[in-house]
Amino acid sequence: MSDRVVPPAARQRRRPTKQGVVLSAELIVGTALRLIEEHGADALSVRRLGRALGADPSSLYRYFRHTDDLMLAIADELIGRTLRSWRPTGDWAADLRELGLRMHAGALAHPRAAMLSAHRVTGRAHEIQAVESILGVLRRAGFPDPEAVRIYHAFVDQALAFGALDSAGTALPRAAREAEAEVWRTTYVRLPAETHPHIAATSRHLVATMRASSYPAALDLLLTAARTRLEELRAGTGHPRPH
Amino acid sequence: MSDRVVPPAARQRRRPTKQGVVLSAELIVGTALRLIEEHGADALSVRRLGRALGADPSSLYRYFRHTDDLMLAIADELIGRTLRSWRPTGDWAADLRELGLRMHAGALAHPRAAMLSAHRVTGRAHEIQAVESILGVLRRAGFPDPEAVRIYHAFVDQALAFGALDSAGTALPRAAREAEAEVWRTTYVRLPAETHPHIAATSRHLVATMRASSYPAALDLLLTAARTRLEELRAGTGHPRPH
DNA sequence: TTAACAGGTCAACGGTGTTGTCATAAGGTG
DNA sequence: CACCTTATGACAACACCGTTGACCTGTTAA
Repeated sequence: MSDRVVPPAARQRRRPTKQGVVLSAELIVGTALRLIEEHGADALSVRRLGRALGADPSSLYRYFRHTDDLMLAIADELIGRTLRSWRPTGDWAADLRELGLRMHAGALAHPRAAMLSAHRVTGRAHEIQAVESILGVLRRAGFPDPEAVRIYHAFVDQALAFGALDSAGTALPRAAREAEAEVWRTTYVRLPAETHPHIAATSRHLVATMRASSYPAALDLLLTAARTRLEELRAGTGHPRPH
Repeated sequence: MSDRVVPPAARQRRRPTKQGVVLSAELIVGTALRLIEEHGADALSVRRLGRALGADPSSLYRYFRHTDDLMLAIADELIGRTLRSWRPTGDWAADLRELGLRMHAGALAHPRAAMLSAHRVTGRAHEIQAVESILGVLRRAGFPDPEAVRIYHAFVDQALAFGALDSAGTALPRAAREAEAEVWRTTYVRLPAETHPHIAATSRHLVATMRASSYPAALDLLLTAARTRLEELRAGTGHPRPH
């Protein structure tokens, strides 16, 4: 079972399955995404996917070496969709902020897929394009290469990580989410100031902000830090000011 | 199978398994952690855990309703360990940095548990203690309450999100991780400067830093931004400088 | 001493990813 | 149009997974 998978370019004989479907990598990825969105991440299995496609599960191994391969394809498709809707303006901070928010929103729109694919390096077309774009924004802004790479890394991972985290939150069953809100309202708000002075002092703010994602705040912090660094560099020292 | 699990306090008849082991929730959690550490996250399954304990897999269902239950117990143990080893010094930035790194390290040491528990609010003792501590550090540093809460939120979520993200990476099977490294080495490094100038210009740095987690960098960016904000506040304006 | 029952065991169910083998229809060739 | 090659779909099997209903037995309290 060595060379089961044939590169897409070389495919020629489009034979339909028993149920009359003509398979393709695109169709498989699309169906997988639909399956994830409609029935949750747990609904994605080779066997279920085969059933949804009207094909024997083992047929999929003609298109993807293993499940992991399929996951990477799904991830890349998501990156592509996000990137396609992004229009950089030339203001590096604003552009990165916009892209970060879009990535985050994209993850929230496809929670299960985001959780499954957030941590993978796909090396596929869309991902490469994203890397090139982000690095371009940073280098044009004036960051020297090592700095640009470091910020690029932190930026991308932060977007992916928060996307996955917040996705996990929204993917929770209704009951579990309400239970969490309840915990905040009852447990935290009622802690006495004697034993937990800081929670008691800020409980109003804690409850107010607990619902929302902290990604925008975290993103702005990251961009603020980057801006600070850039100003230091422009000031000519090249070294962070002491503190 | 409704009331299989008996609360630990009520347990009385400690009957040894066929192989002579006396089970307990603590022993099970401990063995699970050992299993994860020694043989990777994939090695943790009810059946394998049973084998490692010298007990029938189904015995574990006398202590945990399902695998998720077990994971939460493991996570709780991890929070406890992380907090227990943290000694704040009074330097707010250094203390938060240290705590963030510890949380991240704890997650990496037990990837499966970290991924499962990152997005849950437990309201348990250890979690409450952590919230109180972090808020205390920020308020003593001089952040006004709304600001303290915002930074607290970003800090905690970032630590959890990166913990889960990087955990997912290390939880990958060996082969998949090597495949990722290979992708960087082959695909990215070889992109021609004509089509991908920014990647080509920085490929050396990209490859050098791709292995490591970007969490420390992201954490430092967050702390830098917080420090900047604090200085603005001390300068008396209370408003961020324009840019 | 004995009776109750906590808790360990067994066997089974339905699910999973994956692969070795086979069958067949599509496509190029003459 | 008929033939041959072979790409590709289908089938059956393997080893694993979490979970549960039924059973059995040693421990413990009375």
